[in-house]
Amino acid sequence: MPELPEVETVCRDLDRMVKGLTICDVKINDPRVIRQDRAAFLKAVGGKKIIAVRRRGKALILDLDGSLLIVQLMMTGQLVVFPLEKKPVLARDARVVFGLSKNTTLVYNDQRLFGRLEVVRALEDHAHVRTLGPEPLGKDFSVERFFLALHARKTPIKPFLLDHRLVAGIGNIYASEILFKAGIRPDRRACDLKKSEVKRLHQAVRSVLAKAVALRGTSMRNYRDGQGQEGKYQKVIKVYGRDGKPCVSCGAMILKKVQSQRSSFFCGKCQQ
DNA sequence: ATTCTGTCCTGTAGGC
DNA sequence: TGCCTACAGGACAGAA
Repeated sequence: MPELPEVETVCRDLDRMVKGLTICDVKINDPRVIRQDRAAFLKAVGGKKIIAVRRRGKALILDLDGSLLIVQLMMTGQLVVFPLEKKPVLARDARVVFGLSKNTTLVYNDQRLFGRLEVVRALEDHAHVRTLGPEPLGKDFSVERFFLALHARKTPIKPFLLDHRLVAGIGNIYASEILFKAGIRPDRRACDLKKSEVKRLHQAVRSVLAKAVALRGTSMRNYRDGQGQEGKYQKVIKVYGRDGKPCVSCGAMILKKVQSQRSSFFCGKCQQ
């Protein structure tokens, strides 16, 4: 699932729908998604008010009174809100159910159970969040910094884009889409990219992610927003999952290559 | 230090 | 209709 645009969409939905509400009761149907002592988790969230909802990379942050509930949706996690007027749907992959004030229910679904929920006191206390690089849509993500980081690495650019220490929030779908937009092959070595190519790549990171946020993310299979609805970016996907089909730009066949155990998709003519 | 592999899980699509 | 294999929006630990 969820890469930056999907998490940002869920974040905005939650901020609009559950901000200011209090967590009245919590039902843990599968403790495997709770990455800390279960009793400690229940004590940390029970009776707490949700002050605000934020995002950092692919992590959702719910600001509670004096603590932070960090949610990593990983591959198949969903956070769906059922307000007063909507009857909650509890499918078999509903792993945690939060009963909130105003008769609102917040359901954490996760088919594959890779997701993680953890309460910490500060962002620096979270093992994953503390290692994140700059936000790609923020000011800290500059061409200069990006160029220096790429210049030092021999690894192929595509798997490197997935490294959250380089830049936070890019996942397997958008990595391929970004490289297509930039016209760069996924197997080029990061250090071999010319300054002009890094500039194009930097621009592509921003424009692809911004457009995906505007379209509320990509629903290939599991992803749903905070209201249980699909995103729309899959309608404008150029290469991801399109191997064997014609390139939307030149008509050549889209290719697939496995790198670091993940599939990459690209056009052998448009990307050099 | 960096880079790659296997692992955590469940569900579904496609081949035979 | 099955059965079997491959694969899926992520992140780690461990090994090379």
